[in-house]
This record gives sequence, C-alpha cells and structure tokens, in this order.
Amino acid sequence: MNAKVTEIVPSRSVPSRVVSKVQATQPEFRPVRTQRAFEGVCDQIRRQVANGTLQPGNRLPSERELSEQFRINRAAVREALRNLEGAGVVETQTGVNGGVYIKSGTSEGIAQAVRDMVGLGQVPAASVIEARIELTNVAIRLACERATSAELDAIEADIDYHSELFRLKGGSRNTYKLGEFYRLLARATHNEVILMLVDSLSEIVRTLLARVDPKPLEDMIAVRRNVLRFIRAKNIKRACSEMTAHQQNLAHYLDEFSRAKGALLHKKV
Amino acid sequence: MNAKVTEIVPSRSVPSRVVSKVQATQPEFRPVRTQRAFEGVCDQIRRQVANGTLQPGNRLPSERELSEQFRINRAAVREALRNLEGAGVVETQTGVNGGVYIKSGTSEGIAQAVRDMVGLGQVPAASVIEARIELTNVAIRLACERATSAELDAIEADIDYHSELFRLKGGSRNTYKLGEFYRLLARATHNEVILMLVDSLSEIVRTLLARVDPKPLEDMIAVRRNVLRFIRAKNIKRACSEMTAHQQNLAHYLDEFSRAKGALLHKKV
DNA sequence: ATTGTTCAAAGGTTCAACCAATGTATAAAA
DNA sequence: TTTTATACATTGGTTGAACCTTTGAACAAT
Repeated sequence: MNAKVTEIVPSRSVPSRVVSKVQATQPEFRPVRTQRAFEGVCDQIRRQVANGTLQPGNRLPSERELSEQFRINRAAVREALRNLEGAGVVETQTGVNGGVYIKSGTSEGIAQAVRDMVGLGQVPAASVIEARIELTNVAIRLACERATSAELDAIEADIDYHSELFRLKGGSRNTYKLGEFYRLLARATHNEVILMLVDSLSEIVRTLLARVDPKPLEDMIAVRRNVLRFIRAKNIKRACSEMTAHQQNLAHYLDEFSRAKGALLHKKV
Repeated sequence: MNAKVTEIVPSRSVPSRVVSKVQATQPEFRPVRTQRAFEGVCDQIRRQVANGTLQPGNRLPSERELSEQFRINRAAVREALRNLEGAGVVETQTGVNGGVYIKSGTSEGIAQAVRDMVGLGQVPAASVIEARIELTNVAIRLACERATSAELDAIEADIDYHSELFRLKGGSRNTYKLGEFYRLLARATHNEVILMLVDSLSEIVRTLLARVDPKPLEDMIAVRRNVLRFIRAKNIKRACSEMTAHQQNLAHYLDEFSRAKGALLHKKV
C-alpha cells in the first residue's frame, strides 16, 4: 500500500505551453496541441500504471503530497484525479485511511463507455443486443474448447443458487444478480477481453430489462441449464442456438414492453 | 450550438451529505454512498445527454455560467467536466469560441477503457488479439449478409489508396492509417456496437504493432483484397479463414519481435 | 491585400482557507 | 476488564477570488 510515485518530475519547470511556431520549410505539419497541467499529471500516473509501478490496490500519495511532488496546485491534481476517475483508472475514498487507489480491473469502464456511446451516438438498443448475442456465441465456442470442469461446476452452482432464489422469492427484485451466469461463462473462455466485453454488454442489457420489467423470464433457468448441458457435451451448435433463441426472445420481450411504454428500445439507453 | 441546460437545479440546497444513519430494524441494507458535488453535476449533464436534450456538437454553457446555474463553485464544475472528459463524453476547447462540447460518438472511449484494462489488469496482449480475431470474424459474417455494394466499394477504394501509398513510400510510416479497412468492414455490419468494438481493438493492436515495427507486412494488401473478394462472393468461411490466418500471422510476427525486445507481448500494452 | 493591434470571452492556474469523513488513540464509564 | 464516548489527525471535499493563456474577430496601419 501507499506506493511511492517514483520518477515524478514537475510538469511545469518552464512556462506552461511551449509552442514552437517555426516557419514552414517542409510539408506535412501536424497541429500543435498544448498540454494542460492536469494532463501532465494524468500521463505520468497512467504511465506508472501501464508499466506496473503502480498496481491495482496501490494507494497514491495524498493530494497535498502529489501537488508538492508535481510542483503544481491541488486543484490541478484534483482535476487529474477526476479525469482518471472518469476513465475508470482510479477510485477515491475519504477518511483517514482514505486516498486515491488504483482500481482493480473491472469491466465497468467499458460498460460506461458503451453506455455513453449508446446514449450519445443514437445507437439503437437492438445493436447492443445483437452484439451481445454474437459475443455470447463466441464465448460459448471458446468455453466449449477450454472450460475446465471446475468452471462449469461454478456455472452450475450459480444456476442452482438462482433457481432456489427464484423458487423462494418468486422472481422478484433479483434481476441485479442475473449477470453472474454470463460472467462465469465468459470467464471459462480464458480470454479476459471477451470476458470484459460480454460482461459490459450483459450489464447494459440487464439495465434495459430492469427498466421495462424487473421480473425475469421464467424459462431463463431452463435455458441456462440446457446451454450448460450442451457446453458440457461440447455441442457448440446447439448451445449457441439455445442461447441465441433465448436472447432474441428477450429482445422481443423488451420490444413489446417498450412499444407500450414509448419506444424505449428504439431510442437510447 | 450553445444548448441551454434546462431543468438544472441546485445540487445542494441542503447540507451536502445527507447521510441517514437509521438503526437496523430490517435486513438487507445497502452501503450509504454520499454524493460529491461534482457527481451531481455529472449526473445532470449525463442525463441530458442520455435523453437527447444535449446532443453531440452542442456546447454547454460556460463554466462560470454553469457554476451559477448549479449554484456551486467553479472548481466543482471543472471537476465534473474533467470527469466527463475522462469518460469521453465531452471535450474542451479554449479561446473565444471555446467551451465544453458534447463529443460525437467515437469509439475512443472504449479503446481507452480497453487499453486501461490491459494496462491495469495484466491482460495479455494475446487476449486482445484473439478477441479481435473473433470479432472480426463476426463482422465478416454480418457484412456478408448486409453490406451494400457502396460499402464494399468504399473498402476497395481504401485498399487501392493504401496500395498506391505503399507502392510510393515503400511502406514506411503509414501504419497510423491501417485501421481504416477494419472500420469500413465493421461499418458494413450495420451494427454500431460491433463497429465500436472492432475499431477499439484494431486501434490497440495497431499500437502494439507500431511499437515493435512500424513497417506493415507486405502481404497485407493482398490479404485484404482476398477478404473483400470472398465477402463479395458471400463466402463467409473463406473470408474468415483468410482474415484469421493473417491476424494470427500478425500475432506471430508480434511475438517474435517482442521476444527479442523483452516479452512485450506477455506483459501489457 | 497584408500585417499588426486590441479586445473580449472562455478556459486554465493558483492560493488560502475551511468543511466533512473516518480510523486510531485515549479517556471515561460500567 | 470491558465497553463506550471523545478528541485528534489525516485525507478528501468545497469555496471564492484573483490572475494567466488562448483565440477569434474587429479594426487599424502599412
């Protein structure tokens, strides 16, 4: 904990924006971009994260200390930290043992990015759902090839758990846990990128579903059991078609509800 | 331009952190998270972006104006803006026509997120490459089903352009443009999410390649022509295998170089 | 027509306090 | 001795005010 941020140099020993305006002698110039103070701070912290000097869970020095080390005022340090926070690189805690910590790699950043894209770029929810179907199929195929029995057992345990939960509570208000299946499935691919992507898209679809109706579909448990069985049998095709059918079913379900509630599906997340 | 931020209410008419510490009488509590001032600002802006009140290209009111509207100090407004900037939602320009603008949806946010994940989570570059192969194959399949001839022509024009460039400059220092092919291919899927994902992963792989050797492989042009031909013929299988072989080739190429230069591939981006 | 000057608007930077949250140590009470 | 309360120090959060930098546009000088 409290890793020293080594190799930190003042980001402004010379006047802040060194902009050399040479006269044109050769073709192909690129526009000059001045760097803001906080960007220098971000860059240095990002670099240390990238090369492993700062690792997930490490705490940065306190804001006041950082402002001394960077030879910059605290407000700029805070802007840098807010920027990194927005990018999902760090998180902040208050209190005496508080501080800024390097976030351990969750897929939250990607989910947020996709969500913003969807909100921003007028990407229809249908695209998200379709992309998820495709990615899930990829995950199933890789899982068929690589999953260990322990990983498949974990999926089964998760299904059992939710099955029990569903039986007891009648399927209300536990939508927030529905994504575990996909996460576990994606983990069995042994590919972290695919894990992150499946996880992100699932989370978004979950949000969409929760918006129209928090109650999960009854056949969900059955579908998952089937998919798992096909994966165990290494029957890629049937596992995929079972999964795809279910997700398309979800899409229709979503579509109907949003048609009734005002074209949610065709607008944005 | 200069869209009014409507419906803005002061984020703190009562003392900032309303933390109700009730005694436990019922089970299932969630941890209380106090909201920071800038988070309230972020939320309101994000909401307006999500529901379309603020659209890409729109300019927010000036920082000073926002601080008045939100009834909060300028530093907090700036922290909010840095946060949104980090998340890729807005961008900032200086000068008289400067201000904060809603970014039009590029895949930059996702690329940054994936890159951070890779840097953070010790995700091996091999996972990125594999994920890209899988996604590209999905894109090829969808493109075979949906691409218009205009879109395929655009791909061909791009190949021709780079072929000419390669012939003239001998393949030096134009790696930065290599991604256009994948972007155009992904665009032909008519699925924006897949477009964003392919684009992001391609950009990262490009960065990796540029690190070991900026010179593109000679057979690249030929491969692309082949892939395009197969797509035109709606021969999904051969298009995929051609593409996959090429990308695996790239991976090996990368692997060799990084083995020599110090296991770059097995560390992080 | 070109070049230089001035101006205003908007973001960028800085400073100096002060507020709020929270773990730890210490004191008081049972 | 154990429990409970209090004080304190550390860390992030908030504030307001002042000043600097960038940049387009209007205008003046050449």
